Amino acid sequence: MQKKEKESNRGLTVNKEKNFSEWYSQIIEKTEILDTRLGIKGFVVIRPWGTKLIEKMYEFYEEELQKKGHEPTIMPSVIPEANLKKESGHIKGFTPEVFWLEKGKEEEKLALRPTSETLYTPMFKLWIRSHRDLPMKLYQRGSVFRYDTKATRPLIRGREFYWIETHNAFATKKEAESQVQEDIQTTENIMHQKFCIPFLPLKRPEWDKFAGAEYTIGSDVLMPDGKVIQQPSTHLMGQKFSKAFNAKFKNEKGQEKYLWTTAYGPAMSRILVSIISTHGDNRGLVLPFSISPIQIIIIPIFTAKDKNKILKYSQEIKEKLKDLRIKIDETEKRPGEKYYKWELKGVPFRLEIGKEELNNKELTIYIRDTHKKQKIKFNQLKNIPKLGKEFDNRLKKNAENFLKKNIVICKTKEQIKKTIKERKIAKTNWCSLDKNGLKCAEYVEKVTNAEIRGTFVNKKEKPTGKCVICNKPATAVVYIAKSY
RNA sequence: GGGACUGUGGGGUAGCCUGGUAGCCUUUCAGGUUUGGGGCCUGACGACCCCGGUUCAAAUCCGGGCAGUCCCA
Repeated sequence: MQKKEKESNRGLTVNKEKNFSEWYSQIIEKTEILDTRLGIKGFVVIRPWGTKLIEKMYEFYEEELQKKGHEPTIMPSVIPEANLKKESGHIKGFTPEVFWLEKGKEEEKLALRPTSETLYTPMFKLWIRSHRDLPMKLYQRGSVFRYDTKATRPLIRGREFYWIETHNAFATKKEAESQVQEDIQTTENIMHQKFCIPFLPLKRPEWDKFAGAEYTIGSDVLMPDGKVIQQPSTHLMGQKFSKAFNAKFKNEKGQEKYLWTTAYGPAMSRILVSIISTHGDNRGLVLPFSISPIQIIIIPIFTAKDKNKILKYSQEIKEKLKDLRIKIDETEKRPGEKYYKWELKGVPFRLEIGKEELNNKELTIYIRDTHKKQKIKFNQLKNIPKLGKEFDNRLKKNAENFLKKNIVICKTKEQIKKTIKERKIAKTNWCSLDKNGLKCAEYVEKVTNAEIRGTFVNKKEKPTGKCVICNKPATAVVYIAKSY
């Protein structure tokens, strides 16, 4: 009885499957990723454990982007009102979400940037004069501010989020479109392959695209409660911004042409939500080996008598694995307490080093995701990176299976209702993704609270028969889900 | 956008209805003992979300603000 009470104050006290919302609230605080007590609506304090994770994620993304020819920049955090208002679709979409900075009357009003098209495009105009300057692929890491609805959730829906935004300019539509494809591949390479988060790349319906874009492709990730969360999205801006800012270049024939631009925005703070939610269990976080701030935690187990010997052996092991992120927990706590702590924090591997291990020149490894312990010989330590890969592969496989088994092909309205009610994604034939389909979408939204998320890109999913809602001939196969 | 509920040491809570001494568990700190899954003993620090009102007296009642949770559009 007493033990139970103690546990309730330290570890997680709710079941992830039964009460995901509460589980999420507990895990972000108890693992010391976040502190929400500063109490500014929509804003959070990210603690060292969370910051190191986010830094690691940035590293993966930036390395990948630079490999693909994107160059880093740093832009101001503010946008003059005049810039923000240049592109009509853009301003219409973003105005309600802007935080305005009011200064003296004589100075121009400034917006805290909600996104930076209207900073990059005027610079493209200055930097790009000829087709020889193209393509120009830039990015910045930083935060943006959006005055989001009153229902904010830490990291899921906040008013400041931490991301990378790429902004790219091309000579032709074709090149711009292939950039959009490259962005989807970047999401695949990093979010899916490195962070073990599978996604559905979906082209959004006309009525749900980025404000100012020709089209938007989002990455929908399924959360444990059956809602999807939008992860990196990429946008073909076409020539909308370049026309608004009069950003032109001279082509090979000496003609003046408007730039074709695209943008891509992976948000680390949001992807972290998926990492926490997808991999975590009822003991706490389970972090992919690739990004865990500590990949291996060593727990020395000793008595006063053999303390020095055990610590020395632990040091030896640490030295052997020094290329990995490894730490010895030498604090004055009992081993059991340390187990709970590091499991909560999601560290992939724990090495238990005691008398027994010392005498046999071995060690006990505990694997966070499977909860299994096994022995490893000291001279087999070099296998640990391989175990790390296998670890991540398991996380990936589990997440892929979860996504797969939660997509249900629906042939009737009733099936859609049922599927959404069962917290799954419905896949169905659909009349139209332009204005003509909006009515059906509104109907679905009304009866299920779910949205038309779009059509799968790069995989020809042929519609057959009729739209399940209006009975007109189907032109697309769409995915329907509730969303965050 | 509309509604309901909530806010007490770092965390979890009791007390609030019926106004008057803020109790408990845990964490933290000091010391001792212990160390293979949250051990034990002694001692210490630490709180009524903010502003206003009612009252001799407010954690408690009333109003407003801020913040959070949940439900509905």
